Amino acid sequence: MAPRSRRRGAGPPNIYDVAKLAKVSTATVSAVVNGQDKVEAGTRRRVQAAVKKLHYEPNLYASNLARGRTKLLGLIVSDVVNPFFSEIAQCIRQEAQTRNYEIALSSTQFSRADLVASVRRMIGLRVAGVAIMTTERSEQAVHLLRHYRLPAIFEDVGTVSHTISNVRIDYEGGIFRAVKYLVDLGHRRILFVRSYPTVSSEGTHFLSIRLRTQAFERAVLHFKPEGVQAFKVTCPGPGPKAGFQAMGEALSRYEFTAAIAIADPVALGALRYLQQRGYSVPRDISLVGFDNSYLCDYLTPSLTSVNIPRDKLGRMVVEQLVRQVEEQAPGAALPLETELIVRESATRPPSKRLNRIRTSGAVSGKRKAGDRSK
Amino acid sequence: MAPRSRRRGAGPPNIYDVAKLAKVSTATVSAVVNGQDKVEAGTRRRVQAAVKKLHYEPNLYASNLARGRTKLLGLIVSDVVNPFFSEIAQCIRQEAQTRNYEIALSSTQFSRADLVASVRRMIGLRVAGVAIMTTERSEQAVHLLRHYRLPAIFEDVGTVSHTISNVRIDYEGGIFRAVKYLVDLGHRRILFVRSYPTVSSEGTHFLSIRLRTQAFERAVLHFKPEGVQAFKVTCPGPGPKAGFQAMGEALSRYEFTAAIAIADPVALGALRYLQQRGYSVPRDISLVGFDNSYLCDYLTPSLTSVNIPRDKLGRMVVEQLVRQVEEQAPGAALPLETELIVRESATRPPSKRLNRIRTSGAVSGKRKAGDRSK
DNA sequence: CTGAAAGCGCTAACAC
DNA sequence: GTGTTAGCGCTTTCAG
Repeated sequence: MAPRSRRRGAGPPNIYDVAKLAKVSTATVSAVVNGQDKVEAGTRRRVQAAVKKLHYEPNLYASNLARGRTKLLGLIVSDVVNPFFSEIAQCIRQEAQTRNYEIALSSTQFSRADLVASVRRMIGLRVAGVAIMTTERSEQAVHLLRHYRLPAIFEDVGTVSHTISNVRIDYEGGIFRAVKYLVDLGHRRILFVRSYPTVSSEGTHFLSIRLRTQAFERAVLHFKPEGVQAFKVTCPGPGPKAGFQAMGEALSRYEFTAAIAIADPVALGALRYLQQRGYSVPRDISLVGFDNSYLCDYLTPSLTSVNIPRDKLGRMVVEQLVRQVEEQAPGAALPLETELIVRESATRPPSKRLNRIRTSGAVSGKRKAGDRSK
Repeated sequence: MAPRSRRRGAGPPNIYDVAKLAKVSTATVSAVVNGQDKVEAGTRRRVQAAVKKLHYEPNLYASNLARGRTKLLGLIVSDVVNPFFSEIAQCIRQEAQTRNYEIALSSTQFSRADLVASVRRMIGLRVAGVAIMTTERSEQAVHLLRHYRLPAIFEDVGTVSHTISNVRIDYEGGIFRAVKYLVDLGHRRILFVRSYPTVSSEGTHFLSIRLRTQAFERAVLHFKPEGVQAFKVTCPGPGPKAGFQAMGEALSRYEFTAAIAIADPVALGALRYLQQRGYSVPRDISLVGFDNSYLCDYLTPSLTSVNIPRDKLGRMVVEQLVRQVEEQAPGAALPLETELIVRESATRPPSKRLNRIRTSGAVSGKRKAGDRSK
């Protein structure tokens, strides 16, 4: 069969066009394009000239198909708009880049069905490995991964196997330190603001939420001797809106002097509710967030929050994944510590009863700027 | 040549494996997998069973290569972590999904080199069309697109051609309304807080920034008869940090009663600076943002901001791109209106001279805020 | 309705 | 060094 050349008059130029123009074989073009050094300088220059002249861009599908393997890592997160996830994605991408891997990103909107679909897509993409940093989880997804023996790494899922790792974020320690910090300041009535990303499913499948909640409960138990009491509210939605509503509900039901939010966006909403109702944070109520997102520094008051070191997480995830891919390293459990970042939003509790403050709280007009309360 | 079957013992199952198991040809498998209806129910069931049994996932590279065209739209933004861009990406993705297109997302970190690289990648991916929603721009990228006759749509770039569209966001109107709003409230000394995403390049290539700045200048000119004076500060960086610094600089240099920030994250930083220094917003200084990001509602005071309707933008972009792809529609200029969303952060200027307020400003307790400077 | 087979554009042995 | 060529896994006419 004569070396096909094509040029049906349309379509982007292919490797044959370049080869013909440079008067070399496609193998040589391929070698040049892929930066191999076994090509003579003169030949190389000719090829490069042809590439430039034709504006040749290799067809990635053909290339990946022929290669039979990819330098691609899949990354699945719950919501790219959420800063927590987008910051993680950013860190992982960066780390992958230094190791010469590309990242295929997929977002699930907290849906388990989307998680499975995303895993499918990653398999279709023949990724070398996949990191699943989602709040929701799915047995089916794990099953698929296992069947394909695809190196994978989860956030918070308990199962470590030969091909599956997971990073264990120390929620327990972080929450404990937050509670301890509040208790040490003198707080005894502490609220936990929890929120599920979706209305359905009762949150059973949102492991990190369950873990954080349990951690809170355990911490409270630990401080029971000092007379600590705990309250909890839950609202659907992952963001500020949920936090806003949740705080509204909490104020109408409980009396507390401090609150811990399960995530910073939730804290943001809670803070807004408090300030809008005329409460001063932290004077009337102390507030602690979780995740230490970039927002914390720029709120007033700046938000005390539990930090999850994203850069370290990114490094760990990519490193471990690459080890699994390239050295057939078995799955492992990777601990990741957390720490409390103290800012302005928590202080000692007010001496007066909260109730008093609440009922006489919302004084000043809501008009413009509902603060300056009390 | 005998129909190859493979099974070298490893690797994911391919279409031959499925065909063999289902005792049909690969053509039939392909038809079933792609949801074509010209397959008999019984055959189909057999195929589906085989697919399930083998956990068959089609190799997307092979499929795209064979197909010769993709249902893929490229989307290039400047920074996925920035809510403005991630919200746009979200809207575009959603819209694309309803039209049965996938989105390949790429982020440039405001770098022109990365922009060109991203366009290259999109071409390598053989996307059907590409939307370039970046702050920076690059002639070289435009050149490539034009050479490939690749349907494209830019944000804010002036050149409309046969294959290239652009959406024209009405910065002019938005800024004008913001300025007018402040002027009507009684402000006469207005600051514009601008920030470039990178230190280099003097911002020449950040069109939307230039457009917004020019719009501000023109609005001020329009209100010159009423005695309006304008000031400008610029800081490097796209986010709150830049806004924070910029406001610091502005306060040390100018006297003003209101400020317009070029983007909400910048406004956030500026707001924080003001509040940390003891200024009350809007009592002492009014502040207006730009983009109307989700944050605006949750800040205290909530932030008055110019809205760019993201959902509409997403719809327009995808619709136009699909028209260019499927009907060879020529490029077009798509106008997108903006509107001022009034919230709490702007009000009438204080009657006293600003200077006086500043020096005696930090009254209320800052307790554990390490500021109170000046 | 189903099967056979010719590519899609590129890579990687293997020869020269 | 460079060229030849057999696939990579799938889609898609075209026969039957």
